Amino acid sequence: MSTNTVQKRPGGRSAAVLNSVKIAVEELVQEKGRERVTIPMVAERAGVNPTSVYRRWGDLQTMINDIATYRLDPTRPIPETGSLKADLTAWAREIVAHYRNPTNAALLRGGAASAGETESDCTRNRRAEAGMMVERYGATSPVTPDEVLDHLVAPIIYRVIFLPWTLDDGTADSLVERLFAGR
Amino acid sequence: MSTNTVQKRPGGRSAAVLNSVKIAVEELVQEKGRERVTIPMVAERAGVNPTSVYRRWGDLQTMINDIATYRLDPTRPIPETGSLKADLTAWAREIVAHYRNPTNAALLRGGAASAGETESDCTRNRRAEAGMMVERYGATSPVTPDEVLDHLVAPIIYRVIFLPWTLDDGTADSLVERLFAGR
DNA sequence: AACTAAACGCAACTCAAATTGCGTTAGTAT
DNA sequence: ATACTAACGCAATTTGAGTTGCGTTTAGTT
Repeated sequence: MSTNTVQKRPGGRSAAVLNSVKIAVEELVQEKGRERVTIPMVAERAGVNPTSVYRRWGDLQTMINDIATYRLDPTRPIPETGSLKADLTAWAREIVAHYRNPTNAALLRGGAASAGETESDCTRNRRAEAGMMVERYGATSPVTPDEVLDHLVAPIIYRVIFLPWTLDDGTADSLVERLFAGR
Repeated sequence: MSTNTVQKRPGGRSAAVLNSVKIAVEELVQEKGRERVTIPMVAERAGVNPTSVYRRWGDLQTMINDIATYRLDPTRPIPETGSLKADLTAWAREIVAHYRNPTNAALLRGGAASAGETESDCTRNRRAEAGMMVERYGATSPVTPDEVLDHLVAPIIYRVIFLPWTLDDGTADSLVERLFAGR
């Protein structure tokens, strides 16, 4: 007997459907905004029957959240340059670059609407990553993880949601600079 | 002839409908989140016919935005204590207090979903208010309006949306403290 | 007190989203 | 190679949001 049999069948057609739906969702969210996207619309763009989407995800909210999870891989390597300031700069640049992609920004805005009750994946992951970097430098660190969230992550996310056109190449650097000012 | 006749008839039934709809919207947005609120739902809660809501506002987006406008009056007085730090502290406390009301927080989250294209009222008003306070102290001000947005407004809004349970009485004060640290 | 018109309520209707039953396809196991 | 079954496609149906026509109510006017 082989290892325990899984419920899902990964390869083949199922995977193809998943992939084409994923692409369709990303395109449509970027084009129209999460608000104006419907499941039949996604199905048509993906060349898939709406029924398949309903069966697999149930509703639009679940589907989009699920698909958004595939982005900004939580297992990606965290910058490790030897200096906390340089680590945070590289890390912040990654986040800014990620959210300058209009699709990712639209998905974030959509996620904001349904946040508040439980801690979102996005927030939890950023907090954990910040904690890892700060703790490398022990009690000598000039900044705390909470300060990183308040003064590095929060300004970036705020701009992504409300002022996306103010996000430029220098945003990450100047925020880090200000974070370390007077320390 | 009397003074120019207005189109709308203020008192009486119309006002009663407006008021009960307003309450219903605030309750429902708080309970279910802006996403899951529909006009028939609001009408039923308000004890009003859905047709009336459709006729008056047209669609859900317009209705909720209109009702949200009644909150955090943009003509309210801005703190003026004689010290920029004290002004910003009082101002930040107001914002925190406002968004610790779950209804206001839910409306903000809902607004985030449809932001990004054009500058929202919320952002524009905060930016203008910050500018007014900073400019009172001229070129000698230790902080710029942009810094106020990045390190005072952004952390508050970020917490309201994603980490509302971390908003406590000390949040505003400690953020201002950090903003002025080393200046 | 009678008149006017804006706003409301009611009921019928439209249309797209969502659901369901059933036959078919295709990946996996023996 | 054959059997098994999860996932898909198709078509019919149901559900509910949004619209429209029309009669009724009521605040404001004369």
